[in-house]
Amino acid sequence: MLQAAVGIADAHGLGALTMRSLAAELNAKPMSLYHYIRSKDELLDALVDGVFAEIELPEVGGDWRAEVRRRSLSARTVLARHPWALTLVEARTSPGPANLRHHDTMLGVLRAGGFSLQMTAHAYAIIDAYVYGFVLQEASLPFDGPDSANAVADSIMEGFAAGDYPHMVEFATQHVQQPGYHFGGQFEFGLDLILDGLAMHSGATRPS
Amino acid sequence: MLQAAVGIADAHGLGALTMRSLAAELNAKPMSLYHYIRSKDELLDALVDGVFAEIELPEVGGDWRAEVRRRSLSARTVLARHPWALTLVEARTSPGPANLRHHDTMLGVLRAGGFSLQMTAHAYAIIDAYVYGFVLQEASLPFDGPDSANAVADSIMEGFAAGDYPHMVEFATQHVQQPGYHFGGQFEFGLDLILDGLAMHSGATRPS
DNA sequence: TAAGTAAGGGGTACTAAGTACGATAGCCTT
DNA sequence: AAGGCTATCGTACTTAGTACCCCTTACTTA
Repeated sequence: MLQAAVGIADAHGLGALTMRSLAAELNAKPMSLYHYIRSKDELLDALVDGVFAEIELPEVGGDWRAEVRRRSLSARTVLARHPWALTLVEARTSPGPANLRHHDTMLGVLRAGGFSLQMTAHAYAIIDAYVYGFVLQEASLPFDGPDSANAVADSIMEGFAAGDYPHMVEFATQHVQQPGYHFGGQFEFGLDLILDGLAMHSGATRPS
Repeated sequence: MLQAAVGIADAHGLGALTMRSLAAELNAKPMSLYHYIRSKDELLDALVDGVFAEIELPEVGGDWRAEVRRRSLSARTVLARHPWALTLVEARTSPGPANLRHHDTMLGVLRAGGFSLQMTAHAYAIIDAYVYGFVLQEASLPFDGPDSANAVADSIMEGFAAGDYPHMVEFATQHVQQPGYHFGGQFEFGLDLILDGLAMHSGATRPS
């Protein structure tokens, strides 16, 4: 059931995931689903936790920078694959077991890496803010690939006076619309910048 | 009308903002609203743009670091005041005028600060990822103030074996539950860390 | 002054979606 | 065979968005 629900949300968006559509996907009737979940909210909670379970866990005791980097890349990949998950996170209150396991492991990695409690809090907040925020930006981009960017930019610009948004025009024509542009490629740059900054505050490691 | 809608969403959550509740707030009937908007989607678009309009614009030509810092603090404040806005951003495709103005100005500030187009892209992506992500984390925290943190932590921990999440227990008892803890206070630390990192890549400024 | 007109406001009703309630059918245990 | 458990389902109520069409008011124009 969870698989089917994730499939619908991935393919057609969270809005298309209704009890009725899910039931149809499973060749069942809507009310049959309620033998497995108490409410749709509970289903959504389970979906979020399932997404967290997909993220690679770092290893406590390894090189904190490498471990955090690996799990952050994984988190970004997983969340980009299920863009609806972030929308749900905000509304859900009680974290599931995979979510808790994840948090616990990350805290362990940072602590073992020599961060004080205070710095662990800072580091974790920054890293996850960046990962979540980046995925959120990716998800809200009005275009999917490099190709559709042009059309979108054009359609936005039309209807405004030519000089209204000079910097956006420059940015769009000189950068975004250049061959090879890909928003997602910027993720690692920012991640490394943050990890560099954090390394200066860890008790054990210097930035390279 | 927009004011009333924002008021409902702020006070009772986005879920409480229905055409019917909005009409009631305005002492009108649901269908009357459709003389001013074409659909609820259009209303939500307008709300998002209204939130963006609340954010302080940076000044092009000023010290990029100070300007970006000021607008980022403002963005975080505004978005925290309207936590539902981020949820909407993901679903909306076409940015409104305030949103475009905002982006254009930020790009201008960074360009004037000596960043190359490539670095401007990187910088803007990192900064906004951080701001959005931080607000998202704040919004999804299951507690509002320092006081309720204890109760929440306890209720999460019960039902799990004592040793299941050792690092979270340490973190909760030794850090989160200490007097004076406030998640939001970490925002500036991360922002400055990022700005420091970016300053090393700007053409004109050295990190202090 | 009388008639026309457009804009604001609303009544009714259809559709989609979550889900409460209770019935049914197959199967298993004693 | 009788009782009970489990999965499934049919019916129907509720909330929410909104299509369709009517009414009132105020202003315009002859």
